Amino acid sequence: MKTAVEIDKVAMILKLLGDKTRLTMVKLLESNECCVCEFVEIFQMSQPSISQHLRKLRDVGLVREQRRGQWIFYSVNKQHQYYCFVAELLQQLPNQEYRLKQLEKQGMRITCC
Amino acid sequence: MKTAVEIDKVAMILKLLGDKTRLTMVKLLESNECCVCEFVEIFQMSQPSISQHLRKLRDVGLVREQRRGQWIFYSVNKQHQYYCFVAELLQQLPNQEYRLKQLEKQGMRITCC
DNA sequence: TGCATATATAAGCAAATTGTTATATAGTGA
DNA sequence: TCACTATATAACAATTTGCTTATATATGCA
Repeated sequence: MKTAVEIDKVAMILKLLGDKTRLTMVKLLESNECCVCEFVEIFQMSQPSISQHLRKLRDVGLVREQRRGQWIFYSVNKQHQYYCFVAELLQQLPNQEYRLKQLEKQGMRITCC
Repeated sequence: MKTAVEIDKVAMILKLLGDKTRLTMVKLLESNECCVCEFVEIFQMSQPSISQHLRKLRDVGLVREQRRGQWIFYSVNKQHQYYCFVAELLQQLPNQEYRLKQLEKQGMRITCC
């Protein structure tokens, strides 16, 4: 039954996004590239914890990684089967750009290559 | 910080909806009233399990209950603070009405009062 | 080459989640 | 009142989640 499969997949995605750290990450990544150390600073969480959240997002293909120098930049994968669904959802969230602005003010925004 | 609070609440709702049983329930309840025993039949799960899922949805106010005779009918609470958000999301899900049709065919749809 | 930085991964643990069974509560109808 | 049906709740077990600490890997640079 095709619909059953799809609602299952949507549920899986919602479960992934049902965590405030991951949800905020994806919201930021939708319009920015960020690396792990930036998230460590933004969320004030340990590096392994941040890496694990990103891994979950990457495992289902919601985000992509791209190494540039010593940093690995993450971004939303706009080719994902459910990207439209996710984008629609993200659009309704309050903007989180202030977190990056704050980072920049602290001189901790990574701009490379 | 107001936005932080709101993204937290959205994450909480997504977590709730990030379960295929609850997601399907809410999708059905958006356009139908259903009672516990119907869900037991639809999802082939134990009655306590169904009740517990409904309780979670009710605890955050996403669904309402209304007793009619021996049955308690559930429906989506369209007055909920995040109803618009949820409705937008549900709209993108595949229709689940076939589940009720099937129930009706088996003569197990409850129509009361 | 050697050291510092950025990131990933493994292992362990506490808390949360989701189901189960058993039992309590409430309405219906004889 | 009694028995039946519908539902809720409590107690418990198995699983999952999300963090922590420790360690491995990869890049940049002196």
